[in-house]
Amino acid sequence: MTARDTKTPAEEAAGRQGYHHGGLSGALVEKVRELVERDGVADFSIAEACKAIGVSTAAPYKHFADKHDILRHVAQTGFTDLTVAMEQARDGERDDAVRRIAGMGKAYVRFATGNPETFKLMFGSTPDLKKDDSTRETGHRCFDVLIEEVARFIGADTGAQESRFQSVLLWTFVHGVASLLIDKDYDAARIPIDPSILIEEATGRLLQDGR
Amino acid sequence: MTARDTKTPAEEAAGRQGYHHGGLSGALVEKVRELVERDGVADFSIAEACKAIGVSTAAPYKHFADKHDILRHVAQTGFTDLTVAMEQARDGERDDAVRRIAGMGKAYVRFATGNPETFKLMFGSTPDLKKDDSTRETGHRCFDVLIEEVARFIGADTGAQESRFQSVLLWTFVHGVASLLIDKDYDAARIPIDPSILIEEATGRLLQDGR
DNA sequence: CTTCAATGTTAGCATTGCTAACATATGTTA
DNA sequence: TAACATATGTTAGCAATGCTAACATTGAAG
Repeated sequence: MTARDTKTPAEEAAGRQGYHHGGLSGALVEKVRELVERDGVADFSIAEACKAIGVSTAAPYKHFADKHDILRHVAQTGFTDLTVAMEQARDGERDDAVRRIAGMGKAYVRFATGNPETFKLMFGSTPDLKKDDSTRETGHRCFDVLIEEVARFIGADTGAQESRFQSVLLWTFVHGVASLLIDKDYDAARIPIDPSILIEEATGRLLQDGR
Repeated sequence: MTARDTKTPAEEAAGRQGYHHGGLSGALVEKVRELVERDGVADFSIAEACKAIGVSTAAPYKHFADKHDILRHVAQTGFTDLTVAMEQARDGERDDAVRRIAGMGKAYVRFATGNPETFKLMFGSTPDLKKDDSTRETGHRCFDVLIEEVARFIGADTGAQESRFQSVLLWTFVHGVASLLIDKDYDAARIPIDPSILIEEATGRLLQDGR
């Protein structure tokens, strides 16, 4: 009836005031991304995220359907971050076209190594994620940033199909670099790997036959 | 004292005769690989594997330290399978050196798409797996099959470092193809992707500057 | 002010990974 | 063959997790 003078255990832990959290859904996505990066997408628990935020473990289900649904939103934030990073790389280098494209590749890899678990989430084969139209479109826009640049490079006369094919070649390579770095698989090569050199070299070789 | 005339529930389920299973460790690795491919490495449970085999959920811990330990053995079987597949591809094509190398790449990708979850396990960043010497060496041998072939191609006069670098370029690309196919990410390109053409094209372009 | 939808809570269920304590089989040795 | 040690299985149970059901609190709209 009257104002509560006791806090729930959950509020106690978080130092929160009212019964309602307020921006729980946003705070949850943020905290989950943090925990996913710390523990890996396989080992993190939404229970821990709840404890950290200071709400009960049942609270998330008022905002998200299930665990995968939360992760989908985390992936979304990742895609927008990655797109921004690639656009910045494109706008940073304005002289040499090949270097510009290589720079975008480096930005892609830099994002991957800087946010490995989020990256895995974004490009992993979680079925929910692949089916979600919104998430898929965000991924498409990300790829388009590269496409546009490659199309500009190989010339307007060349068909759109051709520039898409070139872009796929480049993307494939850069994605390979990202994956092998994240998973620490380059050890098998037993030589020191400099991602930048790898990308520059491959960009040159893959593009040269394309125009 | 005397011979048991009743079966344990576990034996009942499996139609097994004696109290001991016999080759449990082998059967477990086999069944786990099967379940991992069916449910994904994240969602499979060793409990289900136990039920399928017909032993209690505690039995595996007489043979393996924990869940990761079982998965490590699954990854091992994957590496030997992959190595065999690549060697067969190498021995199949004996005329054109570039086509032979491309063929090994295709074998790599074919294994990946045919055993996607095992592949993820093998190249994923599970720390236990990376630390295990035995598993690491199996991975090295796998890469060496490619190295040898590239070294043969670019000539004995060229340094070993150089041929390793070339191999890394090729491996990176092929691994990118495998990853993007497995995770169904090529949709973002919105053109039909033929992995074979992708690999042939990239092998040619990546190798041509190398000799 | 009342009502009601939104957003929290507690309680509890099924599953899972793993451990502890105990049971049974196997094979070596006296 | 008898006895023992070891390997390999079992049952019981703990703690954590994802999720649901039923209930409580709040803020906003009528």
